[in-house]
Order: sequence, then structure tokens, then C-alpha cells
Amino acid sequence: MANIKDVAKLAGVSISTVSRVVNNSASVAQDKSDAVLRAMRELSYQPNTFAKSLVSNKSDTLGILVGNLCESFFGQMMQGIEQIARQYNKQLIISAGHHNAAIEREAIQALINRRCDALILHAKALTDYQLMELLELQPASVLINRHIPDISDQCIYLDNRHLGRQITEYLLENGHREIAAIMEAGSGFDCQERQQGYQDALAACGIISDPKLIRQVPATFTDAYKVTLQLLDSKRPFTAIFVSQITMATGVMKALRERKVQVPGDISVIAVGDQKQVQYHHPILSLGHYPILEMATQATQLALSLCDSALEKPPVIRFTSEIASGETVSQRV
Amino acid sequence: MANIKDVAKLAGVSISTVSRVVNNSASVAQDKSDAVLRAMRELSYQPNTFAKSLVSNKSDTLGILVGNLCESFFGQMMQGIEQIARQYNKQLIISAGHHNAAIEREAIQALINRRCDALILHAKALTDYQLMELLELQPASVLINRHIPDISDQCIYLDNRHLGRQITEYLLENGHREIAAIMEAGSGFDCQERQQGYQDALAACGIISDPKLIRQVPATFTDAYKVTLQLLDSKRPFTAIFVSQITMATGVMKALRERKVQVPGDISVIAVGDQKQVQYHHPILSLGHYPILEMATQATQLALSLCDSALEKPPVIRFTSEIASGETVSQRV
DNA sequence: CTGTTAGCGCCTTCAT
DNA sequence: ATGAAGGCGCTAACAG
Repeated sequence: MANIKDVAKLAGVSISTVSRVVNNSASVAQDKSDAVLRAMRELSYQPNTFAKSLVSNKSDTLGILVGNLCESFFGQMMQGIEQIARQYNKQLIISAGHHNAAIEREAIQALINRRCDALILHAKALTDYQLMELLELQPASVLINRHIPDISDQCIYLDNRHLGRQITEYLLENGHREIAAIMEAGSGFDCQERQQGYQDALAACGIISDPKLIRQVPATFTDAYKVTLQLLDSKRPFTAIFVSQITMATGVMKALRERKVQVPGDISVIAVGDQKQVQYHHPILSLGHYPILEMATQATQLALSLCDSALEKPPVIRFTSEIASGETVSQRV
Repeated sequence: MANIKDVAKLAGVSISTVSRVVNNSASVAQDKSDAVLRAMRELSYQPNTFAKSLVSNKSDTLGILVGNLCESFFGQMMQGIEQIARQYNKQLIISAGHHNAAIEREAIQALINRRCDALILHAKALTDYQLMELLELQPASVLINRHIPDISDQCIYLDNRHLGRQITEYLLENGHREIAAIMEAGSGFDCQERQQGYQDALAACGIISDPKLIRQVPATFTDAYKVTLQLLDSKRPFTAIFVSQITMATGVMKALRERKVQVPGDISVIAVGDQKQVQYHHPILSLGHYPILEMATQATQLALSLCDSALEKPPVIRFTSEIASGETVSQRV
């Protein structure tokens, strides 16, 4: 691969002149500029990114951490990031944290070490403190889907408590009073907050939440399936289920189908998740829509503004979820 | 950030010695080594990857091109790559080609320019010739899901014709004789080949394929939905549908549901796709399973062996699809 | 075993 | 407007 020296020689100018026309960093005489351009083309010259980065200490690169590369949620997130990154000519270095603290830490460190211009992180396992410590090394970082009060302006997140309340209110508005909740266990604060919102809404309606109707299980299809059967077997009646995560919701649906429970005729179901993810499902799940794609584009814009002061900080959008009415919630008669 | 010089100074040795202990590239006296290690820790020294790459002309990086970052198919592919890459401590630089030739070309060029150690590419829009031309710049590249005869040993792909035949034979074995085919239009050779396989199988059974039963439409839910309705409205009877792609299959299912056609009672449905993608669907689609995840791990291993001669070239696995029997195909009585 | 030195390819003053 | 020279941080001979 030709380097700047080769170009300079072929064009009959100095290295500096080549650098100037490549980067457009200073005016160069027309004829020399032409000669350089010609030489570049001839040698199909491509500046060496390493050398460039070594000098500038930047890399035109965004470091991304997601939970994994194959879940639809993270797919949406990456797509949102890619949309913006393309506009700014940034490459994406993407790692997966697998919801494991050690892996997350290592990945973030590697990203920092590569001098990514900015970081966009979905870290679930690391503690607030650990994250903050890491971020000191690269202040141009934004956390997505997580809120750490001390670095609030680097966080793009959704109010999970509000989300929980919203979903529950929707059910209440539809006349449901006995609402079961199947929540993801051990997933940090997210679901605790959603559950909190659920209880807020019930309380506001003068309903005392019944512990028998609240179940916490790992976020898997099978666990959700089983717990739903248990719920049906318990004597406690209910007319609706609030599921905190979408994969779980499919397990719930399976259990209901097996027991010949009509949805939404007998029992209504609503879950948290991304609308695009369920558009081809049958029946189409009603959702508290989680706007992860929009959050990701927002996060990217924020990250970009953090590493390039020329860029304007995007207006802080308060993300709120919206109910995406599908086919699984009906009016209680 | 501390550099090698700082460490050397603090440890009271030369930078070469530091380099030696960092890279374990030559033996160093115990005491000096200890001193260096201590200094490194103290300064939390991280070698500058750019400088390193500038010298070595390698980057510990794999360049990936996928169609987009959010489709399940590509998610599986990325996950397979990541699994292997992690083992070899390679970071992933991931771009999306959006099935557009210009974007694909640009992305590949950027990846090459970044001196990725190897490339794993899912390029759909570029021509064979264009691809081969690009790959001359980086011979450690592998093409996934595509076969270019001239560089056959850099290609990991599935025999689509065989896949088409296999699926059709499965239907034939189940007693179906009138089999409709809804194929993705304009997607390069993939579906032409699948369709070819479909016709092979019919021919082998002495059945003349009826053009009225073969439809080519864009690979969308809606197009598949519409064409299914048309098919039902046409006078031509049939007992099974072969769908060349999974999103289309969901559209097909919707149309059948609307028309109260029992699946598989009245009509059987089978599609091409990844098994994991449909495991939570209802009913679970029968599939000609496309083992993209395994193909991706294989491709990664191949790519790695291409850029590091110390690594053994993985045995060439001929990928073949398998029928994943779901709930949408039944014996024709 | 260890230190010195010459680049890797590029950008950026600093003179001219 | 242009060229020379120093340096970004590191590795790899080469001497000792």
C-alpha cells in the first residue's frame, strides 16, 4: 500500500503538501494540488489510519457495548446507532457483555484502550461505581437504558416506574381489577421499578396489591410458561397479566393457549417491549412500547456531541413509553 | 495516559525492557521484570494500540459486513462470529451494507483501510467481480452465504438448490403433490436456486411444476400476505406452500388465518429460516433450517486461519440444511 | 540480559 | 505557498 511519501515523490512535492491536500488543512497552489490528486489516484492512496490516530489520538470510531449481538432489543439499539454513525463517518467497534460484570469491564476497557472517540454502553452487570470509575477514562461516554444520578447527563433511559404505572393504568382503564404481574427476577433495578409502578397504579386506584399475584422468575420462555401455569392453578382469580419482558410474554401465551384460556376474552395480556418485535406475532401482543431505537439514536447524538464540541448537544428528550395496543387486551365487561 | 516511556522511567529501565515484559518477547531479569510490572500497575499502563498497529501493521480486529444490524439472521451471524472472536481476543468492527452496492463497497474499503486482520463479509449487492477485486486488497477475507467459484476456498455457503429440493421432498414425502412456492424476488441467485431445487424435486417425482403455483414477490410481510390471498383466490388448488423466507412466511400465515384455512389441516406451510427465530412462534413454523450461526463460526475460524498461518485451517464442512419439523406441515391423507 | 537507535506513516509547527 | 524536521508510542534489530 502506497504511503504519503510515495505520493509526494510521484507528485514532485513534499510530504507536507500532500498532507495539506489530503486533509484540506491549508491552501495549496492549484497545479501542485492537481498533481497530488493525480498521484493519489494513480497509487490509490489511502491514508494509514493508525499513523493518523497515533498523531491525533482519535480514531473515528464509536465503541459499543451491548448485552449480546442477537437479541432483537440490541439489534434495534445497534441499528439506531448505526444510522447516526454513518452520517458522521464513524465506524462501530461492537462488543458483547453477556450480562457478566467481568466481561463487561474487559470490553469497556478494550474500547477505551482503542481510543474510541466515544462510547455507548448498555452495561447491566457492573455497579454504578464501577461504571463511573471506568468512564473517568473516557468522558465521552453515554449509558443507555440506565440511570446513574451522578452522571445523569450521560444517561439515556426510560422511566421504568412510570412505564409500570402506565401499563397498569391501561389495564385499570379497561376495567381490570385483578391484575397478575410476572416480572423478570434479578435484572437490576429495571423490573423492581416497573413493579413499583404497578403497585403505584393499583394504590392510586385504592387496590391493595396481592402478593399472590406477583411472580418473579428468570427472563426465559420456559420460566414464564411454568409460572403462568402455577398462577392458573392457584385459586387466586385474575383477569389480566402484566409481563415485564417480551420473551416471557411468549411463554405466558403458550401456557394460556394450552389451558384453553381465551386471550383477551378470558384474560388480557400486556408486556413491555419493542413494537417492531411483535408486529408479526399472532396474536399481536399489546405492549408498553420501549422506544429503544429512538433512545439509541439519541444516545449516539449525545455521544458525538461529547467528543466533538463543535456538535450541538441534542435537546434532552425525556423518553416516555406509549401503549401499543395489540390484540391481547380487551375491555373487561 | 501513561506511555511506555513513563513506565520505563518509573521502573528505572529502558523502554525495550518494558516492551519485553509487556509482550513477553524475551527473557528479562526477575527483579527488573518485577519493577516493570509494578510500574505498569502503578500508572495503570495500557499499550497504545495505534502505535503497536503502526509498527506491526496488524490490528487485532475483525472486519464484519452484514446486511443490517437488526435482522435476526444477521444477529445470529454476528453472534457466531463473536463467540470465536472472543476466544482469540479480536475486536469486531461491524458495518451494515443495507443491500446496497455503493454502501457495501464503501464499507469494505473502510474495513480494509483499517487494516482489519481479516474480513467476514455478507455482501449481497456487489457483483462477483467487484468483490474479487476488493478482496485482492485483503486476502484474509471470507464470504459468507455466497459462492464465487474462483475463490471457492474463501466461501462459506449453503447449497440453496439442495435446500429447495430437500424442502420439496419433505412435502412430497408427506403426500403433497400440489405445492405452491412463494419466493423472494430479486435477491440474487439464492432464491432462483431454491426454486430450481423445488422444480428438481417435483420433476424427480414426475410432477410438472405449474407456473400458476409459483409466485415471486419482494421479501416483505405484506407482499407475501397479498400474494397468498391471490393464490387462494385463483382456481388452482394446492395443499402446501413452500416459502423462501421467514418474514414472508408470517405474512402467508396471516392470510391463511384470515381466510380460515387450517394449518396444517387444510394447507401445510414450510419456510426457509433459522430455527431459533421461530421457536416462540405460534404455531411453530416447519422449516428448512438455515444454520447461519454454525456457518458464521466456521467462517470466523477460516478467516482467522487465513491471517495467522499458525492457525489450522478448519476442515471444510459442507453445510447442509435440515428439516426442522414444526407444527405447520402434516401428512396429506 | 539490556540499552540504543532507527523507523512505522502521518501531522504540525517553524522557517523560508 | 511550501519544505524540513520533530514527535506521536511502540517494536525490532543491533550492539554491548
